[in-house]
Amino acid sequence: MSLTLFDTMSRTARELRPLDGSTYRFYACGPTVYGPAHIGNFRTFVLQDLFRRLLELGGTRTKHVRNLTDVDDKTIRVSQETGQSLTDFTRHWTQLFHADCAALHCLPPHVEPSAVAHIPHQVKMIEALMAGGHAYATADGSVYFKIASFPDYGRLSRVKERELKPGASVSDDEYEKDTLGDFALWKARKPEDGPNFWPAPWGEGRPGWHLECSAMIREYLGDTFDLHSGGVDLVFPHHENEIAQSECCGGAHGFAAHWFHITHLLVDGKKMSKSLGNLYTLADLAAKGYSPEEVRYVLTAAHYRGQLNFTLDSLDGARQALGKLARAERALAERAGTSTPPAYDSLMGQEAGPFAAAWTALNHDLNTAEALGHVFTVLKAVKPETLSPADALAVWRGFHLVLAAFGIVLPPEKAEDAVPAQVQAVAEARWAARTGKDWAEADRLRGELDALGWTMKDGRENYSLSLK
RNA sequence: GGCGGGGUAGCCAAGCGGUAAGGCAGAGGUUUGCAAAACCUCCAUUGGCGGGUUCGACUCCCGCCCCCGCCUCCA
Repeated sequence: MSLTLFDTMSRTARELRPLDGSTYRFYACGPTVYGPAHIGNFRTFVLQDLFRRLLELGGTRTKHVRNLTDVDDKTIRVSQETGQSLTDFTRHWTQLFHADCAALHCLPPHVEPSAVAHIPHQVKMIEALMAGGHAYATADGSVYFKIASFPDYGRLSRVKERELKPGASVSDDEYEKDTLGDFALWKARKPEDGPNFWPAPWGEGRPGWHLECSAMIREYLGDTFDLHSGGVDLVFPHHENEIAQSECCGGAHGFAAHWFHITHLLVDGKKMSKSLGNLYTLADLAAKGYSPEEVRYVLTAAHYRGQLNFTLDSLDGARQALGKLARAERALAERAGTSTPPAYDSLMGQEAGPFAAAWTALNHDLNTAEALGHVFTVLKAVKPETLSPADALAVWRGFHLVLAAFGIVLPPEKAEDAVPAQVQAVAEARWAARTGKDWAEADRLRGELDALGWTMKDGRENYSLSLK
């Protein structure tokens, strides 16, 4: 089974093979750590995680590099506003980002370099670009990349000469550029930067945003590597600029061999924005009672190149769907005589068995929606009680292969809520009444429990209590 | 305006030149003292609109309408 993925550069789905023959090396643009990441950000990170899982479960080793942007206009501005040092400020948001990633069951990248920790690498790269005639310094000590020096500029986004939309804003501090398309490699120190500046041959300042990725890719993946990824909005200008910088610097006409871009999600049919009040973080959704697992399910249930319309209703649907998957998993596990889910590593190379169609769909440009369809169809057809324990085990493992690829962690069987003694006593009394077929008393006591905030469900042999 | 992604049942969302997966919701049923849960069954003659190609199109071509994204530092 080989994994094929749509490539933004060639506009075709292409099979993925490690350039070096053994390890698939890829880079993902990470978050700017100046506030909580929202579910739109996480659609990208979760899909990148799913992509990596498919590679690994399919038997390919990976090297996953994802940066942390911890110096830019926003991090500097907001840290100043909150009176924190840039380091303390970004450390705080980085920790929260990591916690969210963990909650969403995203595998941590193998390397997670930060921009601030790689200033010298960036300075060195700028020097090389200036030496090659690809960059120029301005009077204020900023340095710009000269796009005219790179004939291939625009190859990824397919626009040779971008025309500015009438009325598009051009920030004031960029007036010294030769042409509008030139972008900052180094931004000269400004008073409002406070203590956040670094020395450089052409003057104090800080690196431009695009440069950090190029510099860190070079450091950890080399001039040519397997794949680069991010949200669609990064195609232009960010990735276009990275290509320009890196190819003019490394000489290689390669950079990323494959480009993987994830489409933005919509919330209630519209773009997320604070003003519309539809910008959700994991914490926002947790406050509404939704789990990270439910969020991940919604994020992965649609194809990554389509616009996913995220709604609270879809989270409710995810809860039902996950419950259905969990019941099926338990039935299979019970028949197979096992209970502990297989370890991720143990599933690498696992046969999908009856879930082969789902596995194939996933490997065909990450068609998660089709894959889920197959999963439910198979689950409906499989009757655990008719299988031998050995067969059930094989089916169960195939099922877990697909679950592991999705990064789905099934909800546990509903844990009993801690029941207060008083409630317990009423429940016992009702159970006794019910057993004695005193329906009136049983119903009265159910009402009493209800008033106490508890719901009692009758089973054949026993009952269960849950908080309303 | 340029470039790109879409318009499929109440909602979400796939495949496919050969006659519409799947999930949620909904309806009916089994079970249950009742209830809940669970399980089973049903649920788009129709795919934004108008043409065309074809034995046959939701799927290909042409035109139009609408939605969404990017267009200089937003995943």
